[in-house]
Amino acid sequence: MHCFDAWVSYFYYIWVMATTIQKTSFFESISPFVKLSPESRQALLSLMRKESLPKGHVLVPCGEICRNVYYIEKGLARTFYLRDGKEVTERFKAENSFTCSMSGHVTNTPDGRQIELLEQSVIWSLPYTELEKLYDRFHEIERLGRYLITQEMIELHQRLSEIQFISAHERYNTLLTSNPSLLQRVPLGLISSYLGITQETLSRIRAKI
Amino acid sequence: MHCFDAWVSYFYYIWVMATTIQKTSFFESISPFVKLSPESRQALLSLMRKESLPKGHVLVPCGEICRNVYYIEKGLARTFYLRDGKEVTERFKAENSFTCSMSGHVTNTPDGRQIELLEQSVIWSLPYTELEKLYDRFHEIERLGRYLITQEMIELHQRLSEIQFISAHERYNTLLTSNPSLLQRVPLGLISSYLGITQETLSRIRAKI
DNA sequence: CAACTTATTTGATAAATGTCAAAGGAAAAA
DNA sequence: TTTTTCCTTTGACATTTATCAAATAAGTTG
Repeated sequence: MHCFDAWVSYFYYIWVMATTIQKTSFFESISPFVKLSPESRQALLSLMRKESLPKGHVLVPCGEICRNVYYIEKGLARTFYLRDGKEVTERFKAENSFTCSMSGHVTNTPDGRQIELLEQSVIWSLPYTELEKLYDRFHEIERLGRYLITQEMIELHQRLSEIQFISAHERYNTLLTSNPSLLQRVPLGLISSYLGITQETLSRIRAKI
Repeated sequence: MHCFDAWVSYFYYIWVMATTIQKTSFFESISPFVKLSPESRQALLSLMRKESLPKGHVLVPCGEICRNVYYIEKGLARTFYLRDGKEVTERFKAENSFTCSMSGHVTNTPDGRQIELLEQSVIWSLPYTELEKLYDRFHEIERLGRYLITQEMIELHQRLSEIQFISAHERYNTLLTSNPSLLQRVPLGLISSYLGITQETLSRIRAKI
């Protein structure tokens, strides 16, 4: 019986440690800009649901509206849509970042974007509707939202400039320097669609270097 | 003397009317989402500087950091940067919209983006530093900021999808349906760089239709 | 291991786009 | 009006990229 108690407390200790680490990961990734009060933190955490999900899991299926903000504690997510029957990859998001597709929520109509996991991942979900209530209650959470969207916007400007008027070869080289690990984690077919070129062209570019 | 007074009051009336209309224009363009209290409105207005500026005026010159948010009451602005000695147009913004280049302000280093006016324009400027003070003072202005950036982000996603994996011909057609008036207001050389194609290609595309 | 699926490369060819040079046009200035 | 400048089109050609088809490589499952 003592032995059993020891095991229970051991596993409880592990669980507490794990939870603490996870919480830290989430708040550390946002803390450089926004410091949250304990109340805000508690309110946020109480609404976020953490799940461990397998590779291939679909967060937002075809035709549905994305109703959550996702924080990726671990793993890799891909947002894509269909055009002329082909998948176009809009972006990849890896650990310690957020992903979502807001336009569907804002207009309340499906925007055609799907989100899937490319690796086994640990994902925190927070429904937009709940987030909006938090925006009302906590000025500092509204600030957090503004901050995160600003970051996203700056990233998007960057991404646009890496595609507009840029040759396939240069696009690949830019990715190679800015995010080399992505090439180890993602099949080349998805990379090519992210770069806006065909898989064959990407293959030839890689061969030529 | 009576006659003079009459003229003075007449012009004062015109001036008040004009000012009112201008204020209305600004708040109406943001009101669909965010309703501001009189205090917030007053605080915002007191920090915004209105100017009538000629065609060709440079809001943000080469190498400088954009330190203001600009509201375009009338006219047309263009954000662009240099690559390989050529100007690349990032975006056009017309009346009743906002423009700025935030990444320079966030990182406090020039991001290479310039903003110029393509038409005689009426521009309201608000320094970021002042705006940030307003964010602190008024939750609802922070919300306004979040809202405007969200809109910008959705626009950017849209724009990205209109370039990624899209042929020159399709890009032109998309612009033709989504913003036909732009083609009447902007030289084709700037349009082509906005679409990420050469001017010659654009000319041939237009000839072929 | 064999069979099967998925991912990647390669080849041949066509289509799209860029480059360089020059000619028209249109608008602004003298 | 004439000149000048800027904007747009056109031509010839080179380069890049897509398309279609097939082969090879890699990873999975029975």
